[in-house]
Amino acid sequence: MSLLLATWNVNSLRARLERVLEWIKYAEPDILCLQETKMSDSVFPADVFRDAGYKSIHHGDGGWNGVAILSRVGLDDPEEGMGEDVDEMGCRVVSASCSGIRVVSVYVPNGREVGSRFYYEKLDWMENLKSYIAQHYSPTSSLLVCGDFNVAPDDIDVWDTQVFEGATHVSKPERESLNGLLSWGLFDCFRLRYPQSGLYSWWDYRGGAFHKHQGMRIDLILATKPVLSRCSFSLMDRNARKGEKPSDHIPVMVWLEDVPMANADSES
DNA sequence: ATGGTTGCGAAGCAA
Repeated sequence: MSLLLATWNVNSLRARLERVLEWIKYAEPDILCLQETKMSDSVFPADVFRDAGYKSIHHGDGGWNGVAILSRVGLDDPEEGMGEDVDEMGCRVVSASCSGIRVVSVYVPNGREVGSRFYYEKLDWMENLKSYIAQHYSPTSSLLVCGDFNVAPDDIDVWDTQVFEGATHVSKPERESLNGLLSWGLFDCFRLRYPQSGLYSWWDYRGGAFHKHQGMRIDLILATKPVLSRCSFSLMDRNARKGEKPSDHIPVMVWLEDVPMANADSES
């Protein structure tokens, strides 16, 4: 039995609940990380997800963020935030152990404009995430850090680099911060299987950006080597961006086999 | 043409 994990910024779970339930029904993920639920814990529809077969942990205060993990393969040792001494800037991190894998669902701050207070807070936040991961986990453990990173790792993750000249999501410091996380021992599961450009996880609602293929790949599933070696397939589900009331992000998915793949050593 | 879209919440801000 392989495991299917997905991560999805739903841009308000209240507005998106029907789409999320529909997606769960046809995609049948074993583990689903959510970001931007925009709700407080008290109204999180844990009972609805329970009826669909999922345990859940939600971390939200009703503000603009809010993160969750759903799992039908166990959900143990939940933890909210990055420890008491770290300012989360809302509710942006939640973790749990699912079927032997530690899963961290993250929503990195947007940063707004390069040079703004929010931009520097974003960079600080990313450094805090790196410290949190490094202090709590090992590159040799089974760990997945997934969510909306609000950083396009490379130029091929952006539809037009000219348009984003001097903008957030592509600036050198943001990319270097993300690279710090990778060099600690995390791997971008999707990118390692698809080297081509034009594959995005987010499109602006405005101006028909989705249909013009004007997007960015900012939603990532990062895995330590032991998990990466089990990854047989990865996908970003463009169908989720179509139809009535879509989120501006789509789910990113990985399939994990029970045992390492035969060619795991060739991955890096 | 200094715009556009969505969500939240009831005007304007954040993404």
